[in-house]
Amino acid sequence: MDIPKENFSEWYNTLIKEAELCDLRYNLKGFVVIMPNAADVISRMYRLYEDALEARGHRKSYFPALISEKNLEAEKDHVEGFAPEVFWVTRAGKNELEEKMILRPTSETAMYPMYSLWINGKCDLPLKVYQSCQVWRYETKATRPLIRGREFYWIEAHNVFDSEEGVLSQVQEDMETTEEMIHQSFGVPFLFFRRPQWDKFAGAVDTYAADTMMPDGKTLQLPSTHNLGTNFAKVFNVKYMDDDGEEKPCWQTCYGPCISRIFAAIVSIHGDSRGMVLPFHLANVQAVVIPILRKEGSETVIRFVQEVTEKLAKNYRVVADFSENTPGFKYNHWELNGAAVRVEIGARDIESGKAVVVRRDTGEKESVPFEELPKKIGEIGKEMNASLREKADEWFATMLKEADTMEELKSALENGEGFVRIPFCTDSLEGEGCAEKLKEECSANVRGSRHDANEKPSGKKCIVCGKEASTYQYAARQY
RNA sequence: GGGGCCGUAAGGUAACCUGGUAUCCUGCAUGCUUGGGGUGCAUGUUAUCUGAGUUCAAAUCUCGGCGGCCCCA
Repeated sequence: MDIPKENFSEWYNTLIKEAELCDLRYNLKGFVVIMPNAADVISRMYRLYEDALEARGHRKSYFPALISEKNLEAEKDHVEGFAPEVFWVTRAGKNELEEKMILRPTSETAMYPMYSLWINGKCDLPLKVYQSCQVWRYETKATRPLIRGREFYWIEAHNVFDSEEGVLSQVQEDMETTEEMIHQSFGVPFLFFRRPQWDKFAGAVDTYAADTMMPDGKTLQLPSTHNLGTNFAKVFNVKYMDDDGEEKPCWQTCYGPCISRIFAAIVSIHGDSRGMVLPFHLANVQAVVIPILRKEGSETVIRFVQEVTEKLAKNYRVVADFSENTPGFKYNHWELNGAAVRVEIGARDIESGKAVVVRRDTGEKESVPFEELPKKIGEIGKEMNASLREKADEWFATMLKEADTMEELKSALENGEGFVRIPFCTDSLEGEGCAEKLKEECSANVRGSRHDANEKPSGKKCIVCGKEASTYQYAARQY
C-alpha cells in the first residue's frame, strides 16, 4: 500500500480499506461493516480470550440486548454516566411503547437483576459469568473504524463475591488475564492503571484499565476492570445469607475487553507500510504458496504446488494463489493481507528440492527443503510472535517519559507523544482541579497511577499546584 | 463542547469560482500478451449523497437533512 506509517491516520484508513477489514459505506455514523478478513481474526481472538476466561472459572451466557428503562435507572451514578449516550427503543410498529427500552451500552443492569434471583447463599458464590456481545453507545466524539464506534464487539465478565477480598483478588486476576492475552498472546504492550476517582466507570468504587499506545503516540484504553463494591448489589438486591444468619449485599466486579478495539491496536502496532502484520496464531493465512509459472511446464508446477499445499494444510491455514496475477502482484497482495509466511515454488525450486520461504515481518528469505517446510513454518511462526512482541515492547519503552515540572511535561509532549510520569498531589477532588488545569495547558489527560508497579514519589511537588506530591500519575493524549 | 473542510461510477479524481456535451487513473468483464517484486495492449462497464429553492437550464448558486474528514477544548 506504500503509505508510510508516520502518517498514522492516513495509513490506518488506507489499511482498513485496502486490506478489506471494514466497509465504511454503511452510511450510519459510527457504524461500520466488519468484513471477513477482520472478522475471522476477531473470531479467533474471541475464542482465545474466552478460553482464558473459562480457564479461570468464568462461564458463558447470553443476555438480551434490550433493557427496560426501569432497570437502567436503578443505579443513580450509573444512569447519570450512561444516559447521554444511550440508544432508546420507544416505538414498535405503530405503537408508542408504554415501557421504554434501551439498547445495552453495557450489561450491568441487564444481568444483575437476574443475579439477584440466582444468588441466595455463600454456596452460590463466587459467581463468574461472562458474555460475548455487541453493545451500543451514542458516541458524540469523532468516531473511527474499530477504534471508536457507536457499536462495538466485546466480552463483559461480571463477577460476584462474598467479600471485598474476593473483589480485590479478581482485579488482580483480570490484570493477569490482560497480560496473558493482550501482551503475551497478541504482542501488544500496555500499562495497567488505577484510574483517578473522577475518571472511574459510572457507579464503580474503582476503575482499573490497560492503556496501550498507538503509533501516533496517543494512548488507547484496552480492557478495563471495575471494583463495583456493593453499589450495584444494593440496588439490584444481589445478596447472600452470611454465617451469622444475616443477608448481606454481594461484592462485585466487571471486566470488559473490547475485542474489536484490541484488533485495531494489534493491526496498528504490528503493521507496516506494506500492510497488515499479525501474530502467527491470529493470521488468516499462515502460509501462502505462490506458484511461479512459465508457459512451459506449468502443469508440473501446479500439481506440485497442490501437493505441497495439501500437506501444509494438515497443520496450518494455507492457501495457494493460482490466480492469473503476476508473482510480484501476489507478493504485494498477501503482504497487505498479513499472510505470515510466503512459500514460492517454481520449476527451478522443484529441481533443486527447495522452496523459497519469506517471513512477513522481516522480509527474510531462505531456501528450505520441501520435506522440512511444515517444521520450518512452525518455527518461523514462533520466532515471529516473539519478535513482534519484543519490537513492540522496545518501541513502547521509548514512549515512557518523565517530567517534574510543567515545562518538562510540555516539552516531553511537544510532539504529542507518549506517557509522561508526573508527580501529582492526590486522587481526590482537589486533584481533579489539577488535572483540568493540566489538560488546559497541554491537552493531555491524567490516566492514573500504575497498578502493576508500586511507584511513590518522595519529596516531589505536584506538577500543577506545587503542593506535596502523594502519587505518580501518567499524562498522555488519548483517543 | 467550539471551529474548519468535504460529498461526482466499485475506489481515487477533473469540470464548480464564471450554470448549458461529465474528464482521467484504478477496478471489474472479455480476448491476446506477460510471469522469481504491483506485465502490456485492445474492447466493454458503471456516477453528480438527499430534499427544497433560484433559473429557460443546476454537478456547478442558496437553504435544510444525512454522511465523512481535520483542528482546538
